[in-house]
Amino acid sequence: MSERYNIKETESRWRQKWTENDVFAVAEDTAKPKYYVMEMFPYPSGRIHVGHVRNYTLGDVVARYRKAKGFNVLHPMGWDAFGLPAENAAIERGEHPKKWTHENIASMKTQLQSMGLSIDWSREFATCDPEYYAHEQRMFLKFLEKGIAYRKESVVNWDPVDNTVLANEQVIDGCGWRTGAPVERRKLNQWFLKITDYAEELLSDLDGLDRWPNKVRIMQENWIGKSVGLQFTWDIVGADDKIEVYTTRPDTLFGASFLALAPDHPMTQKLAAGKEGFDAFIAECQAQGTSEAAIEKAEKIGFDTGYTATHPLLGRDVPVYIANFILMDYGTGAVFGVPAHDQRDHDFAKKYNRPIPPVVVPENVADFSVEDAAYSGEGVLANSQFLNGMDVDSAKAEVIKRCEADKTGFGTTQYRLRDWGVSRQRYWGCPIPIIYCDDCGAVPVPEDQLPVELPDDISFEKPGNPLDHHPTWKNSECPACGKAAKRETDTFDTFFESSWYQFRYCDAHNDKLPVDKSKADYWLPKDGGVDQYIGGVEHAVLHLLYARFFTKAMRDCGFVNSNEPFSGLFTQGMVTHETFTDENGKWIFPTDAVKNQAGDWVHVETGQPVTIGASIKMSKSKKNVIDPEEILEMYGADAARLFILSDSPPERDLEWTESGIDGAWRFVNKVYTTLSVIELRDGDESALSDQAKDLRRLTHKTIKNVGEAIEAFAMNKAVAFLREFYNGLTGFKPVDAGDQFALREAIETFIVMINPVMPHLAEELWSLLGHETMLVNQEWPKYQEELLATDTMTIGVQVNGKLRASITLPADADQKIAQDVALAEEKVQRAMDGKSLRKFIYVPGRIVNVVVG
RNA sequence: GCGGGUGUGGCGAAAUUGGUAGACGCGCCAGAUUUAGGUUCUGGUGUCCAUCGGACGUGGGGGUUCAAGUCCCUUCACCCGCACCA
Repeated sequence: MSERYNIKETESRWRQKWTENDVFAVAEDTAKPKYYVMEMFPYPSGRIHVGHVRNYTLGDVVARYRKAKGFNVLHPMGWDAFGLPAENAAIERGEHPKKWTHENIASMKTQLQSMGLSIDWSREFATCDPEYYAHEQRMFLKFLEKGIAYRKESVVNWDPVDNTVLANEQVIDGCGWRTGAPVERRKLNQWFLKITDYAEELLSDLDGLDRWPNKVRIMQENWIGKSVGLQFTWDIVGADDKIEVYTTRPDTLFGASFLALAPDHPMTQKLAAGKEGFDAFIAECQAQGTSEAAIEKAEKIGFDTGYTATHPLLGRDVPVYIANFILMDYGTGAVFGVPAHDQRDHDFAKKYNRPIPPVVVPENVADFSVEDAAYSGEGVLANSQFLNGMDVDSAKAEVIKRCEADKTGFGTTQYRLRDWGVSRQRYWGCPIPIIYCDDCGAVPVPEDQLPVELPDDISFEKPGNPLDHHPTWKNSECPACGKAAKRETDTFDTFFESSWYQFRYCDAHNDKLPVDKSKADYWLPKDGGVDQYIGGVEHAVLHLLYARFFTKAMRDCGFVNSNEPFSGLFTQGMVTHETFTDENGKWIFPTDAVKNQAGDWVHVETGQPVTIGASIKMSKSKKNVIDPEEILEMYGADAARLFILSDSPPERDLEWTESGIDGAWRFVNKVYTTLSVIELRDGDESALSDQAKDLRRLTHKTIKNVGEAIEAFAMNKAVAFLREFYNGLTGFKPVDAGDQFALREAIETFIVMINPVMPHLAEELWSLLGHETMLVNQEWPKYQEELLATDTMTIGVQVNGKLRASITLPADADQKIAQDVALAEEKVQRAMDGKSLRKFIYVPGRIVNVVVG
């Protein structure tokens, strides 16, 4: 009589053994190939969510699999511990951000550990600890020395109620997300990192990231936004002024119909100030919303300055406008309008009655016209003097060449990428190690005074940055001249912390350096970063681009040798759940909806009908959330892991369902009750029956399939292969010693292979089989190629491409044998219907096609 | 608007990259054992007609091929990212 599987007792017992034996601790070991698996570290919000469970389960499968394959696996975990929620908790509940954060870390760590993850916890750190951020301050000062960091005045979103800068994402329809107050655009001195210096390298190195999702590489490519074109100078007629214009279409020069400047272009005031209607025009530009909808609908408006401009090659004048659709922070903030070949210019020209001369004409198009819409395709130059007859590319080159020859312009490259502003007017972040002196300016904090630690005694009673209000903290003296001076009270953007943490895991407790170079070289060698990084696609641009830049900046400052942080990246899909609404249309928790006896969904308390809605991303506001802690408590870690890996491919969305987790739980129990009672006798490999050979074939085929599936990140397929294997081996009825041999091999192989998915169950079964060693240290099985082959094979027979029968052939059957067997088949004869054989196609192991006619 | 992706049973999905479509699971149906059961076990389950058997079937239409979920052309629907970037 088999005992019921005691999940809770068994799982916690094995976790304890792993911890006692320190099985996941690693050190550099040049005798083994290394493998570095890491998931995006969590923000310590207090509780893990199902997305975390998916993320860390995926990473754990990879880590445990690679360990079994003989790699020296580094699988660390830490805490992305700076950020706004801690300050909000301080404001709302009066809790100190430090205390709040550390308490959250403690409870989340317990939750994560109950998942049975193979993590080397000795490398854990929290980015809010001075032991971590001290190194950021040192690196920042080095960046400053190298010219990678600099300070400049820039325009920021300023919330006048909270007295703080807002990120673009925190501005909703022009108002602060918390206060609802209209956001002001204010100029502030801010620290920047020169990511633009790395634009070309960040772009070209994307090619080497062949184990990244294409989608992410394309998103980064677009974000960097490289374009090649011409920057050239136009003269303002009747004024002693010039305007620099950038274009990617120098070929369309002769289609120029106007020049337009951004409203905030430096020349704008000079050319238009005081003219009638100008102030009203500027006011209208500013009144325009910045929301998506507003931009989409925004009409193109312009203000005619009354001036004209000319370029020597063009040989005629065009009017100069100020236009609302010109952006100051791209290119030079000025464009020449070619209505025939740019839709925006076309709209503008229509409104202000400017001519629309076509200069690029497609070949072999009869009724070509640019009256209704701009044409941006290929073609041949026309109405363009010396360019006539050229193709677009030649014309571009020719115009650039002539501008360079007469020194009115030059070919140049532009990027959309902007420098990274890292200053935040916040308390809960890494202090920027700078002292401002009236005489000496911004002076770096000297090495022996680092780290600049956050003060603990702060107050959130006043709005704004508590560091600013602190009575003493910011008072300091100038390191250069000794005069009284003020500290920088801004802190770093929290993306700073996550930009280099992969290095810190390699040497988490080094108090001298961010990371020891030799350790970094072992885990993150020059031409290979983290072997497998896993996280949500929402970080495709920001975090993943910052981390790439930071790695290169650290390299150039001599901290490390790496070029790229992550050589393999996997972006997982979201976890979704059905939504429920009551009869008033209000969201209700899934646990409040039950089926009544009639089979209809009703509210558990009121009995009123509830409506089931689409399965969408779990969110607190929609109440369609599942608490992982409850799941782990009720079903155990193995069932949760199994369910999350089953069915949905990891890159796609996963729908969380009750029946799904139930099914996984049943499988865990079934495997235990079945395998824990199987009695294995002595086996004998020398005499194998047909069924023993078949079982061995299944065993070895599964080793191959599961390994390939895990390496391809197809965890759903790996699970399917394991279940298929289980079905096969439990249906096996051993008769002789040969069968016993095959069965033992199958069962032991099965247990080793379920370890990455269900590690607790695997350990338990392994020890029940009498093994003294822990399964976690067990080697992954190797399959024998020769065992995969069969003596005979069954293949389909088509007649004229339609499947009519299937035949069994010897594995080495040649075409003649195949033809004889196929044509002898009655169904085949019937389908041939007396017609004569025209062609016989035999693809060994695959198919036979009889072509008649 | 630009860029990227996805369409396969009632549902989540497989398909060795051109070779027997639907592996594996969920759900459902039937039976057995327990009946305290939302347990466990066995069998079935693409659709339609049917007696053997047959017809149809991978969003729609067309094509290439002995052979198409897979390649080509065309079209529709949905999802994601960026967005007045010159």
